[in-house]
Amino acid sequence: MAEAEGPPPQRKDPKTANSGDRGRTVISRALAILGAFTLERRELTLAQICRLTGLRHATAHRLVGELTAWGALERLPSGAYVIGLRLWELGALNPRGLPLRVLAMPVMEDLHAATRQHVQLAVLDGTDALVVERISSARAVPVVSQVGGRLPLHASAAGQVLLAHAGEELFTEAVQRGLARCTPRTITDPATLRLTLAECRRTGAAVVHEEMSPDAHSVAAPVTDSTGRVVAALSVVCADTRTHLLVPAVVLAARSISRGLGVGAISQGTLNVHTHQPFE
Amino acid sequence: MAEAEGPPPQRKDPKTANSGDRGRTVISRALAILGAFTLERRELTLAQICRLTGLRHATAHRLVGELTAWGALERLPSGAYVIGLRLWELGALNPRGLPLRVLAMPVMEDLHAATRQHVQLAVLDGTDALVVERISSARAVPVVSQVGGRLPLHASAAGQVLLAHAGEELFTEAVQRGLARCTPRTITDPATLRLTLAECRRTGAAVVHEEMSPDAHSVAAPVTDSTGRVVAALSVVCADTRTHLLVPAVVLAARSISRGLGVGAISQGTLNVHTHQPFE
DNA sequence: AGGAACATGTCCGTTCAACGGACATCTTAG
DNA sequence: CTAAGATGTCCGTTGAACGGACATGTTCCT
Repeated sequence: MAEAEGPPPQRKDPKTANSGDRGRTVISRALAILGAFTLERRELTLAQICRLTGLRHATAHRLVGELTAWGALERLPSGAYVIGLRLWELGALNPRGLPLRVLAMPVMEDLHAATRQHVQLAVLDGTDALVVERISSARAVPVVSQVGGRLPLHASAAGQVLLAHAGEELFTEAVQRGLARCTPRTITDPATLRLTLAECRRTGAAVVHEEMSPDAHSVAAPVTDSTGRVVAALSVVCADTRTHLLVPAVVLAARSISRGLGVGAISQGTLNVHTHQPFE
Repeated sequence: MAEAEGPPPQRKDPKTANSGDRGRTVISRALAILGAFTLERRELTLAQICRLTGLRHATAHRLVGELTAWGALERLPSGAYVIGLRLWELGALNPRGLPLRVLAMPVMEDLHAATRQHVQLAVLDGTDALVVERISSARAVPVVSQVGGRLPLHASAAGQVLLAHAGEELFTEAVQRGLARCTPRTITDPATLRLTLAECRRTGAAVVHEEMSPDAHSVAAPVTDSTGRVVAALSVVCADTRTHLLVPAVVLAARSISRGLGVGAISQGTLNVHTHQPFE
């Protein structure tokens, strides 16, 4: 270790310097950089990236440079970084992203025209519902969600639909993560939630009153592919407590999208992915 | 080089084995894998990825596994890979992707309602126009482009608008790449193109007749941010030769979006990125 | 103005993660 | 049944990645 004459350069002990970093791959670090960007943190400086990922300046600098050169990141005049257009382009290739959206959009427009309320399309990702598309009107309730945003599975109508038609293991996983209380009316008891999901399966729709945010009432229905598997949930959010009146319209629209998926340009099984289960 | 006793394990000479691979980084390989996915190739098997990227099985296998574990790729039941939902989510953070889209969407809807024709929003990316959003009607001309797709700068109305308001260096770069002839009416002469672009700047709109595909006529107008920089092009495509009648409507709509960008939630300079220029 | 604190960018020697050849297994085709 | 191809796994070698150190630029306080 070049211990020629005493400790002239006085290197820090490598063991303490990189305590938990051993074994991490370059890719995991690069992905950690990308993962540092969220809806709340769309722009990050190099220093912020270092803090969020725990990487050293030099390392982050090099990786960020490579990512930027390729177009995965872009640099603002201010010097901060944002996700690059190249990644947007790539993301558009995901079958549950854009292709699903293209099929659903006309129907969502019709539903929006008929109800004049927020219309959302969400898919299952991990233990959240991911909003893939939404049409909102200035006239409707201000609502927190947005495209690319996430909804809790237990406290949103779309989430309940997705959870109701997923396997038992997702239910237990969701319960283990904790049924966070969003409002006084949020279902935080696993047994009650299970009953609610059963009711959702029986009726073919979920109706939720102020379980996620006050003054927001929503209805959701499942969208299925040609094999009958639930691939998405269509929901309407409004301020009216008589949301149950919208059930037929939402179910109708969801089935209309499902019919499109059956004959659609999307190949068999494309929407039916093994999420996050690489090998073994 | 372990030349102990003859050639028992008979390794191939490393120099011939990896001829041009020296110096490539892990990240460049991982990005090459992601880059192998295109609109035409949305699903790839491991073997296809190897062929497209030139990587060895073992390497590609490991990298793909890591990307899949993180969610950058997903695995279909068939065993093929597609771009993962996690990348879609990340891509949605790009300021010229979703945020621009959110502001533009209502106006595009209005323009679509008024014209009943395809409405497109495109941004500049490299030497192409990238379609960020579109609203199409079954009644309108069948048209090749799609969200996430690309249009040539010289042969589309949206492309001409973007090229007209970009720097001189982009013009020369586009000319060097070659003005590909799409139809008999495509402008392939640099001098003619320059005149067309000047006219586009003067009138504030581009009108294109069958320069990209037969029977497709289009009009485009620039969308600017608060600093006056052109960040996108709004276009209408139809089958009618009297497209010039739509010029006022398109210009109006484009200016309406521009006004939204001025006051919008998008921070100053966010849309004004240094594309693909990492450092120095 | 001085200088402390912080961010960004660059250099370079050490070392461990990545590479790729080889082999194993499984499926498909003839 | 063999051949061809795809996928998955193992392991020794080595060069790419790491991170400490330094240089420079910027901001903000005293």
